[in-house]
Amino acid sequence: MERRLTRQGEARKAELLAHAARLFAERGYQQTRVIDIVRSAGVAKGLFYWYFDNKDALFRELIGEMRERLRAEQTVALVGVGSPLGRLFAGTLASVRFLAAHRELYALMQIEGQTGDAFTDELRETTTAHARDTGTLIEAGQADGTIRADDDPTTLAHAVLATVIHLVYFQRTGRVEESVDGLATTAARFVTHAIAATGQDAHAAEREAMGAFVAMATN
Amino acid sequence: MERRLTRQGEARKAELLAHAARLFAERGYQQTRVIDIVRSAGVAKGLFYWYFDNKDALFRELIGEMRERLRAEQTVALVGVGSPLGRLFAGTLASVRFLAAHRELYALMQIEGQTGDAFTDELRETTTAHARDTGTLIEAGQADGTIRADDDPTTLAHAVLATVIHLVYFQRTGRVEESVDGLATTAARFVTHAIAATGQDAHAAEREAMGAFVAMATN
Amino acid sequence: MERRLTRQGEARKAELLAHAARLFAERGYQQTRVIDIVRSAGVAKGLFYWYFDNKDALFRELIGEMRERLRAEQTVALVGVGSPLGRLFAGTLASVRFLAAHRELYALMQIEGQTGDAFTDELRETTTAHARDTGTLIEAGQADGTIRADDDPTTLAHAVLATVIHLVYFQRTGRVEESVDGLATTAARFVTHAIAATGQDAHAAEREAMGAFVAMATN
Amino acid sequence: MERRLTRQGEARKAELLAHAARLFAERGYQQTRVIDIVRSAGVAKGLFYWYFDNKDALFRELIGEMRERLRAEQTVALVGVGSPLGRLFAGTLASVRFLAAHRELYALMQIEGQTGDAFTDELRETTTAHARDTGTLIEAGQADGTIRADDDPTTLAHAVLATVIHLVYFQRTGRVEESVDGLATTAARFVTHAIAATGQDAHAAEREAMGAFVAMATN
DNA sequence: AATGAATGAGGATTCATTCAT
DNA sequence: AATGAATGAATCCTCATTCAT
Repeated sequence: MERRLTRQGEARKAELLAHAARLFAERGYQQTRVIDIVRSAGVAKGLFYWYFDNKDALFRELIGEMRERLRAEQTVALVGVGSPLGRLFAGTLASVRFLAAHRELYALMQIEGQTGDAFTDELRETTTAHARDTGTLIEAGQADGTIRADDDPTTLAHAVLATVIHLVYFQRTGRVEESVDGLATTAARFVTHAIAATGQDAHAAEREAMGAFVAMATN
Repeated sequence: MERRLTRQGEARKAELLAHAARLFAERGYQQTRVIDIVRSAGVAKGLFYWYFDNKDALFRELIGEMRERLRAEQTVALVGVGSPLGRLFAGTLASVRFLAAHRELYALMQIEGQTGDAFTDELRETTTAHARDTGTLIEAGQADGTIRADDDPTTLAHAVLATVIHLVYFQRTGRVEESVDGLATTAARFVTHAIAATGQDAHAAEREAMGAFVAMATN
Repeated sequence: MERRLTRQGEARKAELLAHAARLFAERGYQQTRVIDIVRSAGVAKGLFYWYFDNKDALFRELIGEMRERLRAEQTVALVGVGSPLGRLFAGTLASVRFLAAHRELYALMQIEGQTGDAFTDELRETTTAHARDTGTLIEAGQADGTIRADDDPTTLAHAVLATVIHLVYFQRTGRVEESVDGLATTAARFVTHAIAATGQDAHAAEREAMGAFVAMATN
Repeated sequence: MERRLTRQGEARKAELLAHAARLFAERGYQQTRVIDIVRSAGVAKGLFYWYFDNKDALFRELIGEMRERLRAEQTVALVGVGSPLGRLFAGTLASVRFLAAHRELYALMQIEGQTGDAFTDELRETTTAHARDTGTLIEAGQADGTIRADDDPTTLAHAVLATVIHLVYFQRTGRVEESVDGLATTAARFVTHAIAATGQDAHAAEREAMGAFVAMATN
């Protein structure tokens, strides 16, 4: 594809992406038909294929965008937070808030689990990158003694991710009734305590992360 | 439906369920066609509808069976384990092992997230019941001071479930390479540390649970 | 087929025919599945094919039976009625009563109209024979001047039949609310007046037919 | 549905309706598959569902159209005909001609008799409305003494309809060999004589109706 | 005779994608 | 860019009939 678009074209494309995102969030990927998207956007069916090669491509684009935004938010959230546990806490807070705000990402879960076609593989990249970063963080913590070293860092990193992703999913589907902020805090405490080394004060990490958050917010 | 079946009929039905389970585990619910199931079982298409009202009904039956088995395994796993943290540890061990052995349950994740039709609601019951039980356990621990009381028990219960479910899912999809036993232990430690009250020795819970497990196994 | 049946076998077959008749009356031929019939009779599906070659064959048998009964009742109804108009009146009375009592015959209408396969052709025989008889009657009336001779006897015969068949059908489907007796009388008057020659007293035919009916009934 | 169609779309839809009508006339509703219709029209299967929600919906639309046309033709046929018997005669002539020209309506008979689902109920409306009109006419005739008052007007109206509908059906299925015009005249005479009061000259009605018909035709 | 199981040819409908204008 | 129309593979489910015991 790689079509050169006018300013108006860009706007139309963004519109379609936004409508698709909303529908994916509500019903999931497979349950959202192309016609639902174009109807929601108020355009004709054929136009969809002017902007996207196919349904997969749109989803890929949506996910790609999310990936970049998430990374950006993570970066911001970690500014001024030094300790591994503090960074984990702050990163988890940011992740929960991000996922809650981008519920269309839940559609990823429906796709990620499928057979290893190219589509799936590419989509997994979002999760993979995040797991990699978290794993690095955990290794650092294990090195300086603030994080339990009795478990494999990669597995722990995935456990952290698992908690965050699925907890937001539980909220999304109405099984957990709590504000996003409450959920984020609970999740962050949960994972921090989960991996902190014995004798470590997990609360210190919370204070550090929250301090940085406030500092950032008041700037 | 409610058909009275002969011994042969029961066997054939079980066969279909088994083939369906395998396919659901491999590809997911939606990606498995009725014809895949019958072909896999080596019977004609129509026979499927002799045993099941439709695809949904088969899945419901599969899930119902799993629900009962999981509950039974949980019960066994908790025998002789008294403390809330110990029970949580033991229960988590059992859950991970169970989920890893019944990968078709991942198909639930694809369905659970959909819009609230009757089908979905019923399927969620498995998760709901598990969350309820875990929540009760956590409340007991909060009451006797062994579990952190600074977070909502229902949310914590869902965090525990989230970790378990999605971590096994990560393994299933090849993102975590570890033996089921290793994964189970890591997960159990993770959630136990995550909710243990400050100053509590999470390792004690592990020893208690493992002791009971060994005791049971050597019986 | 032509199977030699035991007494018990005959009874079972009659049972199946009766259940089929009821269901055909309620829903029509195509809307009644073989399984509905056997379920209604409380036997296994396979048994159906022990007694009948197929669904068509059962229907044929049902219709054949009806044909004979109708003819018998017509014969009885016409005893002692001499004039063509009187015989028409009496025959119509008997027909309406017969059709109303054998609502499964309505299923014929669904079939008769189909493409000219062997099945259809054979089933039409019931109507054809009746039309032939009525035509003969009308010709006699035209010959002796009691029936209008300005229309073709075959067409008139079919008009008579049409009235009877479809009027009962209207009643069966709830569009005419009237007792069977009322309906029969109205229908008989209708067709008698419809074909009586000018100046003929149609009421005389009614009196003749009713007289014979009473005479027969009081025997 | 309620789709806004282009001129081309309207034409294609009309085409599908026409092909469906022909096939329904030939084989009946149930015996006509969606694929028969589209093949007959030379388009792909999916296109059917672009224009109609389903097979039922197409039939409903077909019947609705017929209903309006029939009513329009009746109105025209009754222009300048004053007496109830004359109107009955003229209306019957028009009905027979209309039914003979729209043989797809016979498919209604196959459907009308089924269990009272919404589909059936709506389809019966055509017959119901016609019966209502005829009933009103008959009541008028009974009031002015030109129509027999010894039978219920609603039942008589249905008898008239029954004759017309089923007589055309007999012709359609090859049991009556006569031209449409001959059939129409015979049917009209039949029903007029059938309900005319004693001493009434049914031929006068015929002359009145035919006179109006000729007058209209020569305009 | 009787049963439950098994077969497989349909038939309706859905929906991503392509096309002509 | 945009539209409405068109395509056809895919998929679920039905049901008359046959089969093995």
